[in-house]
Amino acid sequence: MVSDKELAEFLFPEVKETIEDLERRFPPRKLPEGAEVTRFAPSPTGFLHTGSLFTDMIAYYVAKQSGGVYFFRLEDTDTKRTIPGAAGELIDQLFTFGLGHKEGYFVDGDKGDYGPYQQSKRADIYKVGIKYLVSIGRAYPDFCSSEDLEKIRKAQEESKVIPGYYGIYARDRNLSNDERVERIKKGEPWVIRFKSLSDHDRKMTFHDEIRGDLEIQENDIDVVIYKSDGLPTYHFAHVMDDHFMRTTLVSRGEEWIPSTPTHLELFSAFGWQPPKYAHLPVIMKLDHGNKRKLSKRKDPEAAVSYFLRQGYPVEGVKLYLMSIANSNFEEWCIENKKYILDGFKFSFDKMSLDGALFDLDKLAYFSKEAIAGMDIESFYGQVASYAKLYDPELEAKIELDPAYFKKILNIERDRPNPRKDYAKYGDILPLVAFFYDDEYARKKEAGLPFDPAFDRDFIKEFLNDIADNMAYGPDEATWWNSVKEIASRHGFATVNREYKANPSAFKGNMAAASSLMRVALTGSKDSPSMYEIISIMGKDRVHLRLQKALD
RNA sequence: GGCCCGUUGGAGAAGAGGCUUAACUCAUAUCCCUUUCAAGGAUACAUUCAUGGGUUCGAAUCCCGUACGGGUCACCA
Repeated sequence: MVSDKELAEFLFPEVKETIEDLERRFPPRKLPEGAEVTRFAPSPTGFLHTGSLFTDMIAYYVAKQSGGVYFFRLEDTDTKRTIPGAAGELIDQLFTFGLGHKEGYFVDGDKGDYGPYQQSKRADIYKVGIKYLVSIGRAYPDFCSSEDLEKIRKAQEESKVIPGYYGIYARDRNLSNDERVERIKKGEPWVIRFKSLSDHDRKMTFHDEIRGDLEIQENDIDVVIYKSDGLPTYHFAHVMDDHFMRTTLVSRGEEWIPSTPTHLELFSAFGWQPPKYAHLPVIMKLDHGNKRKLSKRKDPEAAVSYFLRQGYPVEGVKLYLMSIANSNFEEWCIENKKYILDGFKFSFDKMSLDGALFDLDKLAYFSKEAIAGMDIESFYGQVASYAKLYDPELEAKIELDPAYFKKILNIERDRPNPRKDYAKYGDILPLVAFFYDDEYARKKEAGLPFDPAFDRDFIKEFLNDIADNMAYGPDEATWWNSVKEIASRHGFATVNREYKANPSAFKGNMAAASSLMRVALTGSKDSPSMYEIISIMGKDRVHLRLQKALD
């Protein structure tokens, strides 16, 4: 008779380490009371998803706020789906969002004492756990092929019974160890399943940091914990890793709620204290009147790279995500008169339970606030690096004359209520293109939108007078007064009240007069403060544009 | 289909038996300010909290059913 212990030894003769050895190798972290150890643990199967960024941001802030640790673990046990290079990209994006880690996996090597932080490199560690579970009779080799499993599932479907590998359907659960050894010796492929002692008809409760106490049926399915490729499944890796990496709080998507009982049973089979769990709502999207998960295939905004490419400021995206996480965050921003994350106390119990609909309008709002809150140097820096990466046309304009561009960016920003017309860096160029002579020339060619109520000669005369005689400084009032004076000479009313009282006595009001100037200067009827535009463009360019507007 | 989670305006939500004629924010609309635009200021926008019943003097708030939405049932995470 082969004992469980002997079976374990037979299965994993190369494994010499024990659980106790691992406990010594990865001792509990020395952290102050209340400090949380959190982690971000993505799979390198594609680009960073907006929902993952959300989850990650919360893990990051929980650790930061509590004075704990936040680390990064690469969950690459699914070798078939792993995409080369994805991990590096993921990490780069995390860092550009200011959510970079100090401990964990890096492309050029791990940092930290609890590694390796890449699951595919932890096979030895997992085997220690698997061997232990086999040795105490809580795990066993299973010889079912995918066809066998399919047959079982079909039979279950026909008899309308819950599908899964459990109870009488767990075919190899009660094999004798002797038979197991024999079949393995014969070369039959096998996996290891966890032997669940739970009862499907019983309920268990566990506490969720967001949802409170959840009551769920126990899990009685014998899940696969060790795959035929020698790597563990998520369930097992989660338990081993978060135990030995000493994670105190696991934040993950709500899709994990149903498998939490399995994880808890695994923890208890080892006799370990499970971490706290926070199951986060998933970000949704409205599609033909139905909510659905943000999908990377259908929704561009599902990939974090979308925001980067569009030029949304990363702070704006984070602000928006935080407002979804804790809606009192907005009130906090308003109270503090600043839109920043630092200093806000995130809390799980302020979190709503169902998934928020992704709202681009609100993202734009927060992005405008984020941009308005930057000082000009960092704003300029952000725009410049955005241009470099994503917008060669913008980059060319910037390089033409960085100082000029910086002044343009700064229009009407140095004031209590700064201008907020950019939600993303991609919005900038179309709005400021007129500052550049080539773009202006293009507009001119297409025809400047002068008010047809005025004839050409009149406009020309007026503009010439303005060009030659207006004050080009030293302050806005002086300039404006001079403009008014000239306008008055040409029959415009300088006081709107007078114009309204007797419109036929005038050519128009100052709105009409300045519209002519604006069109000549910018090629468009709308623009920021004309005085600032003139100051930035400089006298020569302004003079030229006013004079040649009608040529 | 079983199980789990959820359901307050176009969106994010506050609300935890009487203080709610349902806060706040975004969006939208109108007005004000104004040399245009942006910004800013003001006002409007749920007679009602998915729905049906119940408990109660009193319910968005408690209980039950129904509907709807989402999630999950892999050698994927």
